[in-house]
Amino acid sequence: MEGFGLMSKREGAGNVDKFELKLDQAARAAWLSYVGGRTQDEIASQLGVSRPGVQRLLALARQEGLVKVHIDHPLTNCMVMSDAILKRFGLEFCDVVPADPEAAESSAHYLAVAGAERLARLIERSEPLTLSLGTGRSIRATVEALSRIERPQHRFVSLVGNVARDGSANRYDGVMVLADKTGGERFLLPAPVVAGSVEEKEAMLGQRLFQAIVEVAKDAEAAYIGVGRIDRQATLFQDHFISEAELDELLWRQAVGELLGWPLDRNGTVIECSITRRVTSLPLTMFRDQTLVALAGGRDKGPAILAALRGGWLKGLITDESAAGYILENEI
Amino acid sequence: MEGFGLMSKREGAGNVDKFELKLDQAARAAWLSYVGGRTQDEIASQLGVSRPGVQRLLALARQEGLVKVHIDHPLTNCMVMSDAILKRFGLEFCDVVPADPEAAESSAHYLAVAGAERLARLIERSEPLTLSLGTGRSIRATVEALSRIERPQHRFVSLVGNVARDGSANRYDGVMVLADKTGGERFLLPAPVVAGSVEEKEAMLGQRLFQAIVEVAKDAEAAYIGVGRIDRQATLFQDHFISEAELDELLWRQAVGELLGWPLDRNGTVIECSITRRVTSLPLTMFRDQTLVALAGGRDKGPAILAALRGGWLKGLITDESAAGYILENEI
DNA sequence: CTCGTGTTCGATCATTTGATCGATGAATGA
DNA sequence: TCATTCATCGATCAAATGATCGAACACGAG
Repeated sequence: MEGFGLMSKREGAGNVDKFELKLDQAARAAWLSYVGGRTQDEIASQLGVSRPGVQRLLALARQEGLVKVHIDHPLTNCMVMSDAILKRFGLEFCDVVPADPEAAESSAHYLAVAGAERLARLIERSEPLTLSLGTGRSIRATVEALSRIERPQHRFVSLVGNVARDGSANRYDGVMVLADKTGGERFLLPAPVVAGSVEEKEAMLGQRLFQAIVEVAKDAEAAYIGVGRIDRQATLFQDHFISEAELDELLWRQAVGELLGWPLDRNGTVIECSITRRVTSLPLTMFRDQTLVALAGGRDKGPAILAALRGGWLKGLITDESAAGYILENEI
Repeated sequence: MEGFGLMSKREGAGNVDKFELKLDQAARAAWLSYVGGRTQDEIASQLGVSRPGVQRLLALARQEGLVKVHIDHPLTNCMVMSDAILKRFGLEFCDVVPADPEAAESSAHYLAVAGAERLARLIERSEPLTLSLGTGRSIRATVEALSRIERPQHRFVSLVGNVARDGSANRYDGVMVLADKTGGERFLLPAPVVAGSVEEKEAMLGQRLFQAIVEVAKDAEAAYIGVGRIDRQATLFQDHFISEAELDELLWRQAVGELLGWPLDRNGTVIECSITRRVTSLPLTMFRDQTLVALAGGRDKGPAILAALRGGWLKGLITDESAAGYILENEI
């Protein structure tokens, strides 16, 4: 809307001159306002124009890029990236925590604290809340970073089966911890992430208990989940939720990441394959009208996070500088 | 209330840590506000604090110097110097025009335009105005830069005798031009700047005409005057208002400048000497409750302007970058 | 354990800022 | 020369900001 009037001026010598004079005034006004901290009324009387005139000069100065603001703090970079990602993928929020180049550990901790902060804002309210959680180290660390608070009216649902193929329980489920800390109700999916066969999956989905839990999850306002890589370091594989052959199949089909066990290609589309047909997690499309928040960091997770963003699955992202850097390098 | 989970980080130095966290938040708030252009309400909900909380964060960020503002324009330097001089000498205003290193001429022109702008602000108004003027190239150029405006109700008085020792009229008197341009009344001092003898001065001061003009000058709201150097290039000397011997006496007494013909030492004190006793101009003390404005530029005039400032004679100054530079280098 | 002290927080109000709209004045073309 | 159009300017109002004040909280001493 603004600014186009300026460029359309005929390029006579007189006009340029006049414009230059205006810029001079604008620079003076900007200096007095931003550096000198004067009020617009003072500037008006000092420059001999009306207050709205000063207003216009300041607007001009900003528009012409005369005013450069720099925040002298390490977090500046994080804010820049956070904002860029927010805008690029239309998120509701995006937190980027600093990545300490010295200690990779601390970055994970920052991530947990940032996640805990967001979670705390939800949980602290007293109206009953239904919240669903994925699994993973990040989610687990996040709920552990939360402090104890009495909220027995809340309900927490696990979105991912917490039984591995070999029968062991999921080490990284956050629902138990969260329910312990708040006194809220807990709902766990009594199933493996990936069923042994399509029939097994069908059987589980048919169970009344399973259905009941799905109903609770549909009620959830927000879902906090991790983002999984698909490679030999993938948690899904390392913790025996899928076999080596299944991993190879995913790699062959160019999966780069997974959300709740659903493999994504680099554009964030869920890959149809033998594994997909056996995943017991709730379908991603269920979250279209929920606040789905991903929590993951580290440059290695970059491709996976980027895929999740491209798919448009997420409403919120909590990540670190390394991953944010990867995302922006590869998407802009 | 907010962020209750975060402070629970156990660390050795609890206080420092807390402050660091606050600075982090402050940096985030500052970035969102100054760079992102977000409103404080948005920032408040984004950071999970109340709006007054954001207020405090922003105040902290500014106080800790996290926020650096730079105005990307040649005039920035002028504004910085203008402000410094204004504050140091308690002026009501101080305009510093840029000195083009290429063309020394243009600087003089800028000065005239800046002076004309100030003058125009006074003259524009319709209530009757009494204004007094000194002499000098700068003053003359300034009134010439003014545009024509019908103000017959105004009165303009010359503060300096406009007759040289040899009987010729002062070339640089602005009153005639100004009166012509506005149609206002004109009052000239029918006297040389420096009388031939004390007796001659006394005789002139006794004249009824002279007295009448002094009365008008006392009515003036503002006085615009030049600043004279005291050296072999001094206008006072070059235009034969004083003789070479008199110039030597002034130099010997360490005069560095003059206002209205009154010689000043480097601290701005009027020098008592044979010349002072014969100066017919109105005494400087008369301007204590008027707006005395000096108009002069060029590094060579620096010492003279600085003396005038140190003497506390001025309420306003219009100068250029070179002179302002000299002043600040030698006074701070 | 209780009181005093100092600090911090959020509700409220005054000031400042940004935006809209009608009026005024200058440039353009008939 | 006059009418038309466009840009610019300042009055007015809504929004945002900064500041003050009382209350709550934590901490330390008695």
